Amino acid sequence: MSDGLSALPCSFFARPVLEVAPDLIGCTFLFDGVGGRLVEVEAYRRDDPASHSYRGRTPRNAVMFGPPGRLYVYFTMGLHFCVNVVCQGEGEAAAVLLRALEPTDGVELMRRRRGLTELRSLCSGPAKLTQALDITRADNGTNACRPCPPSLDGDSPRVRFLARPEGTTPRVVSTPRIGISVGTGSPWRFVDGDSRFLSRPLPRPRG
DNA sequence: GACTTGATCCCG
DNA sequence: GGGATCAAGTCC
Repeated sequence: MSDGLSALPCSFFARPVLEVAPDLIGCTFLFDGVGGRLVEVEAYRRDDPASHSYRGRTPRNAVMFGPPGRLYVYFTMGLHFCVNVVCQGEGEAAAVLLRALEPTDGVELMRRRRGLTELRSLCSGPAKLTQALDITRADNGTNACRPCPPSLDGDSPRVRFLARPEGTTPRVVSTPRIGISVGTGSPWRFVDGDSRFLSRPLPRPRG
């Protein structure tokens, strides 16, 4: 469970996306109190042909061009949603795609929404994750980081990123990203190399 | 390999 | 404006 973990501040996301992405592994992501420990993410940048922001701002990707710490939710393949968190500075249009997490909070609700019981299948893919957490188009642009400064804390936000438990450091491994046809040479998928909750297992180490 | 829908592109 | 294209995926 996520009790006692501290919320990530906005400044966490206002850094180069290739630093934020691996740092998110092992952090907890909650939407309306439902979620778990992030085990797989991908980084996308504006100078990256695989990124939605590569060809400039459009109505669809506008949130990517906004300030860091907001959710960018997009609709894809006719029936799925995927969720990112915007990084770097406003206008830089970088984001981290949340691809998989280890369910820890609200597991029964996730099972009901997914129509499955097996823990490993609840959030082991970007569209599975949004279905389990009930993230949709309506949540595009939602602020996801702790209000800065903390004195501005108002209504409890629906979205929370929580820091890794103190003293824990996952074994982060980078691999090529999944499901893209360009930019395949950039190893900007980051996973917890010891997790059983990935969308795909790591390639077996060559020996 | 099929499915499903909407954003984007390119032509006009 | 309108039709063609194809998508950061999932399940059988």
